[in-house]
Amino acid sequence: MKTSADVYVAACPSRVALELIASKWTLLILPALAEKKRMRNNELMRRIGGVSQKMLTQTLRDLERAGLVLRIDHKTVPPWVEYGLTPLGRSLSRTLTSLDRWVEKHQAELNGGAR
Amino acid sequence: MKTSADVYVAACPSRVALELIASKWTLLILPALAEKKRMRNNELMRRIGGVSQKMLTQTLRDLERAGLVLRIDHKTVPPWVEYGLTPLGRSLSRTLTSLDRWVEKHQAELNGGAR
DNA sequence: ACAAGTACGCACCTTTTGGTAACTATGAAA
DNA sequence: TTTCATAGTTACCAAAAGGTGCGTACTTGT
Repeated sequence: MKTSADVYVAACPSRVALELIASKWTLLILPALAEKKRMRNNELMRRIGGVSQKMLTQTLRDLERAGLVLRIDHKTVPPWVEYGLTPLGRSLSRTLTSLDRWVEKHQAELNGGAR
Repeated sequence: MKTSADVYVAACPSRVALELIASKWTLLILPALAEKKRMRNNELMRRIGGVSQKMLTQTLRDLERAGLVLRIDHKTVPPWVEYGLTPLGRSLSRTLTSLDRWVEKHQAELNGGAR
């Protein structure tokens, strides 16, 4: 079903981009990748913590499609795949990192999200 | 069902905060509120566009509970309710606004989120 | 012969998100 | 007396997000 909101969003490309970026995983993955030039799947999992293999892969693919993340597959067995940021991704990661840092710094002042 | 990810998140308060902030609506509402000291429900709806009454109210309540948004109910009929930012909200909105601006500026370089 | 290691893809299922529509309150105006 | 306005709330429903478990490929070490 197509709602009026869909029509609006379709007419406004930045909304599509915003939804990609406004994801918990994107907000964690990009800053994580910014810490090192290249990182493997395993390492990303450990750094981020709490992310499932499925979501990590899925988000990385979305980011790759968007042109923010680079995927380097060495085509070996066992698999050796590295991820890095494109220049665009590096640019965005600067803003996201500052957002992450804000959250870390002010989390104590925020009342817990308990409903 | 409680998964291992839940346990992790519970142990890490900044994750809870991040999930509140990593919402499409939060990313739009806070910067919108930053443009004016006080704003009414109707005006927010128009400024943001594409948000339903339900989601707007719900997100505003979450943000209020977190201490980012101020809700001033004049208790009149018809209702007159205004929203504004707390100092903490104003502080966060600066980072979010810069994120919004990044998206606007670079949306053309981003490949559409089409799957 | 067999297990380990890596980065997945897929199927199945539950939970969360979010939309729509209908309902609420109440004083003022027509 | 009926209508309007505003800012909700609620119930119901569809869609999307996201978890778990299983299968896969192939090489190297035991």
